[in-house]
Amino acid sequence: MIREKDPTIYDIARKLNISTATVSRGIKDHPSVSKKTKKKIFDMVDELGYRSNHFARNLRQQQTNTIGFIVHELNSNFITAVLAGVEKITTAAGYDLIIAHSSESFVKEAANAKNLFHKRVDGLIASLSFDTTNLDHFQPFIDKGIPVMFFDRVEQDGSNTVVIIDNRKCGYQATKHLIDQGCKRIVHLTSSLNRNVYSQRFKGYHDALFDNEIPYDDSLLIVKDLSEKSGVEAARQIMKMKPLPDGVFITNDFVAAVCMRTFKEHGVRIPDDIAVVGFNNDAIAKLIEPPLTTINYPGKDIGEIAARNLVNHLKGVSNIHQTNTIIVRSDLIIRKSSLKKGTVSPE
Amino acid sequence: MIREKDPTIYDIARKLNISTATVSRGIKDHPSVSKKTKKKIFDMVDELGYRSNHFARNLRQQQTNTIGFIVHELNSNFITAVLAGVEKITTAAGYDLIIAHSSESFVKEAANAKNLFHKRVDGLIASLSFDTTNLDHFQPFIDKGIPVMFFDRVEQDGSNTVVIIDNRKCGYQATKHLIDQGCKRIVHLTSSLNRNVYSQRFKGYHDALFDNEIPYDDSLLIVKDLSEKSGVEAARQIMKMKPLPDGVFITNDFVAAVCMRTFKEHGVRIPDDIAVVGFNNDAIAKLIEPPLTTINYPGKDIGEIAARNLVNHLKGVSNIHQTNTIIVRSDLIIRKSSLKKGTVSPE
DNA sequence: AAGAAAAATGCAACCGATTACATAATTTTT
DNA sequence: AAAAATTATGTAATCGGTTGCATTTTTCTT
Repeated sequence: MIREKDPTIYDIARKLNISTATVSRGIKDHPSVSKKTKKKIFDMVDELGYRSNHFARNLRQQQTNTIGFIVHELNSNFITAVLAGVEKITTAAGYDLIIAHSSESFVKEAANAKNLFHKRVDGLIASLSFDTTNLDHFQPFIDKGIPVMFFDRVEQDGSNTVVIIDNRKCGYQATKHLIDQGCKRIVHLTSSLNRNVYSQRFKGYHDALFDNEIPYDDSLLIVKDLSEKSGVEAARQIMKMKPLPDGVFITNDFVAAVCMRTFKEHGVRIPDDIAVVGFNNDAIAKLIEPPLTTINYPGKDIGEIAARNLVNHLKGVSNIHQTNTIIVRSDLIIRKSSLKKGTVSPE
Repeated sequence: MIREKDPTIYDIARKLNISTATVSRGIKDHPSVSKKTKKKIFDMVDELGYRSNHFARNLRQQQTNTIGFIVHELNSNFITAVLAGVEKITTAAGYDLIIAHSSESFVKEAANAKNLFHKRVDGLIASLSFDTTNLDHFQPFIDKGIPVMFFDRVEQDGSNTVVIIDNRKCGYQATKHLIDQGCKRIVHLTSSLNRNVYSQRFKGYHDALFDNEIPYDDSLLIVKDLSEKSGVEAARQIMKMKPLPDGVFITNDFVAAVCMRTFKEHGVRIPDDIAVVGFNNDAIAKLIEPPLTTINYPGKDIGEIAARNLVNHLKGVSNIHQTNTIIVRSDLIIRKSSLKKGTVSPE
């Protein structure tokens, strides 16, 4: 492939009979270049179709203007919402984004971290994979003073800045809501309790039961991965329980939807037989029948907040290390899937 | 922020008392470096924690190893699926991905293209925004011989490589299926017919009607944007039609789900009163009630194919310009939302 | 063992922008 | 009008790899 060589500041300098230093300054609107010269430079930029070479610049300035984004999956509404928020902020601030996903594998996550480290991202935004408990693969960043922001799935060891919601409170709210609806036997369907988000939600579930004098029953806790298959299995398992539970708090809207479908296929009525509460407030929640009560988890906000903090830190406007934990607002959205009594206010 | 200086090949060369040329060659496993020397180099790499500087390399080699990805939105299942496919291939091939979205704005799309051009991406994968008809903003890429791959929303002017499905055929299949179910008054709910995907689907709809001797009725064509609000409005509009249509072909699963919900709220039975066919096969299609008949549009495959072709072209394995149009397999998935008679085979 | 061939290494010029410091041109002050 | 202050421009080193070509070292031939 033959590409004509791109014009450089040397070409501009030669044509204008000035030095590259002046051209370089002129292009970035440095005050010590006269208006007249600047005009000549900009005209020549247009004439030659000059575009600056980011590599030369980055090489010289020793910074990449790139932010890394490491997540477990891309095919999740929540993650995509976060990504949209991050993209919005970083683009506006002039950073590129390199995206890597680990498919929930710790090994791939570590490889991604290594790769981004070698690519010298200026900062990192990450949500941990399923079974990541060890943060050693982020240590090189920390050692070099490269800021890392974790969101959603995090390890709260106090040394990193994290953007999260109050998962315990959400779990509590969801469970309390079911109790308020008269539920006595509430199943909690969730994923690995090693992961902070799930353990915290479980804690909220547990606390709500305790506060309302409902004994915790281990057999009502179901831990699965969050696939469609697992949803079906979990629903079957629930339907076999005797006596039948009267409420389920599920840690993910998609799985909740799968469960509800399975329940309905077997004649279990929602919410009359079993009330259901999900988590995330995905688009799906409003579209299934009955509409799903869920926790609103504002992904886009999370992304914007994480990115804004990171960018501000990089620009020196603020310091990330002063902030340890940022808790974003979240709330329970009540819809028909959980309303055993009373009415739901129209949206 | 104080960062210790990264070790370079100069450091390695000095410590080993050899030249940087040898170090450079050794690191990339060049055959003309002896095994013994390579070993020493790699040991030193580990010892010093050396990481190569992509900027120096790219500056010298005049290539960025970066691919641009321009889309209209990120909050779409389809687009995210494509992205996942693209990411998989490009990462494996050692390319970075820069993602930009236009929020369906032509102006932003042009700005994104310009930005990626300035960042010197080696190649581009793009799906056009809603109202883009003019491809001038991609001309700089073409002029420089930078390959551009379009997918889904494309302009087929014959000069660019596009990855698409046969939208006309899909529209035909969907409509034919409704006709086979006995539908006589079939509404088509879609988006701007200026956009290839929608005009082609419309054409398929039109052709299927024609082939089955159903006169085309302009009042049964509804053109809207693809928001929730539009879905509700469209559903209301349909319900007001007299006589009531008996089938709807909707160009998007999400909008189909919104319509179905609205229908059901007003006592319109699906499929008995109105049969519904969607488009895309989003996760949602299987979860709503009744499950939605739809066209399977394999986003991840599209992404993989587009990326693979681009990467192969960049590596010189193949030439993109030999291929003009790549049509990816797609098919009708029949579920209950459209079955007025007969049964659906279990999935 | 001397010469030829092959393998390994080194030299040094790039790639293109940035910037500390020096110098020149212009404007202001006295 | 000369000196001082200000503004504008230039010089040249630097960032860290890459690579064509030259040179040295090793291995192979006869």
